[in-house]
Amino acid sequence: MAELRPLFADIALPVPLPDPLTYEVPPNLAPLAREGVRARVRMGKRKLVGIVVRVHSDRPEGMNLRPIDEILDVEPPLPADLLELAQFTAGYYLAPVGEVFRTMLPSDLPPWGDRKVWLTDAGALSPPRGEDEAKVIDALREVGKISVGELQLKVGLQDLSSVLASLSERGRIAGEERNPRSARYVAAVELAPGGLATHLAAAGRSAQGKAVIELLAALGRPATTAEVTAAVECTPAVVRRLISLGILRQFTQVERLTLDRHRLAPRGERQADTAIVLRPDQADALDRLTGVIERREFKPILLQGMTGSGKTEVYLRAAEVALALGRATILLVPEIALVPALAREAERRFGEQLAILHSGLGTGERQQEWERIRRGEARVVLGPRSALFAPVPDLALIVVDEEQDTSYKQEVSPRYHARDLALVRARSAGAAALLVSATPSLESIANVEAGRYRRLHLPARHGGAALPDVRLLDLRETPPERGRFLAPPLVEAIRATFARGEQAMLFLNRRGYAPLTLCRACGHRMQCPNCTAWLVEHRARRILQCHHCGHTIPIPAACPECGAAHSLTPVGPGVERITEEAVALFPDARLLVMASDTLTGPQAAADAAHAIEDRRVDLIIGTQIVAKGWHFPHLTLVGVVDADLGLAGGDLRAAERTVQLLHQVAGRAGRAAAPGIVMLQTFSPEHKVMQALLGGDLETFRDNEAAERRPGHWPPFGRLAAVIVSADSAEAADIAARDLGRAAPSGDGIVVLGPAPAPLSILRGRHRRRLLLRTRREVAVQPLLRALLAGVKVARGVRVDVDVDPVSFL
DNA sequence: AGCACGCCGACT
DNA sequence: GTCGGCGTGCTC
Repeated sequence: MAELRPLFADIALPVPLPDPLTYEVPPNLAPLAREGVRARVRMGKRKLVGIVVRVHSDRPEGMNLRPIDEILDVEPPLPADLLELAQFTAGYYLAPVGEVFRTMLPSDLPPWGDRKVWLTDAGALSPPRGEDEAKVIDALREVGKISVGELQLKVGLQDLSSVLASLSERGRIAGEERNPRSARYVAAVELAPGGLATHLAAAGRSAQGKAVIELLAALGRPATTAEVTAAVECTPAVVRRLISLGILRQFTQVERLTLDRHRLAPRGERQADTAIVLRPDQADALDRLTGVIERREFKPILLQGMTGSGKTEVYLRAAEVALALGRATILLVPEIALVPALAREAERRFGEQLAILHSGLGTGERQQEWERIRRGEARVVLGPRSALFAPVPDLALIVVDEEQDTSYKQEVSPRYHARDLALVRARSAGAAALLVSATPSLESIANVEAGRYRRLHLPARHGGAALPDVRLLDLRETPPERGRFLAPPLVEAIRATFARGEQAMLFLNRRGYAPLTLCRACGHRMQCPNCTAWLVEHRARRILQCHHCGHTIPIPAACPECGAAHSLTPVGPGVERITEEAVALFPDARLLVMASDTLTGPQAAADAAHAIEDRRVDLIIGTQIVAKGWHFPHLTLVGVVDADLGLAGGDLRAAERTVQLLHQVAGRAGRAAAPGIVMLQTFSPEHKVMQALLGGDLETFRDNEAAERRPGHWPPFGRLAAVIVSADSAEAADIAARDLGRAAPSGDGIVVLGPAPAPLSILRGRHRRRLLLRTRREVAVQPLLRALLAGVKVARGVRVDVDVDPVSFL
């Protein structure tokens, strides 16, 4: 029975406060106070809706607590594993819980309505089933309309929501949501009081009318007009006539009153794919996955196999297995641009059960998809990292495709890593976690070796196609012509490829025309006024632009420093400049540029992919985006314009990332019968990265990388956390950074690096300093960071950001 | 993030 | 005199 001790609730509110606020739970609301329910509270002068994250009885000291005004749910609207994930995320990444919820939810709270229910006058046909229903009906008769929360208080039932669901299903009660945005009204019809024989007689000679009456009598519940006309195969006119004859009555009900977790959506065309026969290794991988799903076993699996080895087929089949069990799958891809490629295939298999979440959706659409997911209607969710937070009710499987991709790390608060959180969610949901990659991260390999993950290999390449033949082009030996960037052997290879009627691709991970604009007269470099960065020329748009803050100026006619006219020269290539060169070299070739600024939105990406597949393109010129997940069956030559590019700057993972990226790019070539050639232009062919790519021995490369990182406890053998200080002035940044540095933790297994100016020492006009905390794996960094932040008071206008498990070191 | 308070300048 | 600029500080 009810506890007599005072009760408090910590509530996450949609404000950027670091912690939830504590409210008092009035005794009458105590039975409803559960983790995960929404609560209406006052904060300052505002009224807000928040989510209860903890219920307890330890009164915070020296604090005048305010009471919760109302609790809006009987059952938490978010699945339990997601609530747990929100709290974990906030704690692990030191982000405000409210902010985490904001990231998770499709819009500000409350995105779903505050339900009120009442009795319909249609109830006479369906007597209450059992005491609980009778209790609810009596209560409703007494009060008329009432919120679900208040109703719970009145009737005090353990399982109110299932009672409501059953009554709603039979049309005894109706409901509406106070928030019109998510209200879902459905026009329904039911038989008027009176015997079946009377109705049939009243229907006259209408055979279809009689069929409708018989259907509704058999159903024993109201139905929508659409449902009726579909079942009887008649037009709405038949239903309308029955209404006008008084045989049917029409009323409005809310489509679904409560979360209905077990309803399968039978709509939509689904075709299970039995045409493709799995190879033995694929079948084995699928078997093991199926076992893990069925046993609800938490054991992350790394699915490793080279490009074209059929990894996608395995995980799509695994999602089918989950679906057959009535359970859900989340498929994560690193980039929105990759969604359409997979969506086409996923739609074919999962039909209406597929939901796609991406930032291109409007707020309305987004909210609708989200609702569909929450109600268990869409059980396969596809999207980028934020799709990890899809509110699926019974999660069976999370797939993280291209798990090594750094796009899974969010670079603004909450700075979470979707791959890492996928494991956390899988554990609390009892779901299988599947990390998929041709070039796994060192982190995942280390986890396999430590026995934390299981590894499944797909050694074969589909259709037996050979791996591409990788060649290094030493730019010192065979330099391009002056002012050009493609070395003669590469140009020749492209010609030869065209001559065979095949496609070629040039890869350069740099947008725009030229990364630097230099004055030949005085040596002045065009720099961003807000950032420590050069302005990148975008010739087609006649601008210079900063890729960090977006600052844009027209290309000046004269040097702004010395005033010399026509002295500004572009230095270095971007894809635009490579395109110019390609047009000059291959005037008859049909070119397609793929970069994040030419492929705006998933539709453009899909169109581009089609054009390539249909051989309407001869030469693809692209940035990063071409490396990922595409299927280009006629592509046989890949030229990497600047293989050394990613190695400059040299952070911890520069070599690893470059190998992964270039290996991926290489994997685009030669998927079908024709073998592929990959040419890497480099100034340092002896570099370990080039040698690894040349020999194709990534395993040895990874072993060497690991050997370098292990002794110093660098990730994955230790932990990193970055503390980033930013301020309006260099002085303020220096002072704060120095104070933080002095207060930084010390101890066994803890190393503090810095403070030092960040590589991007000025960003958007703010001066930045970085501290790096490196600890042994067994050290929990969060308490250290919390203590550090609490111990140092920084001046106004100074921001301190924390990045746990940083991926970017800028 | 709101939203107030507060302390200064330009108006009826 | 007061209307309103946005700097500063707090919200259980």
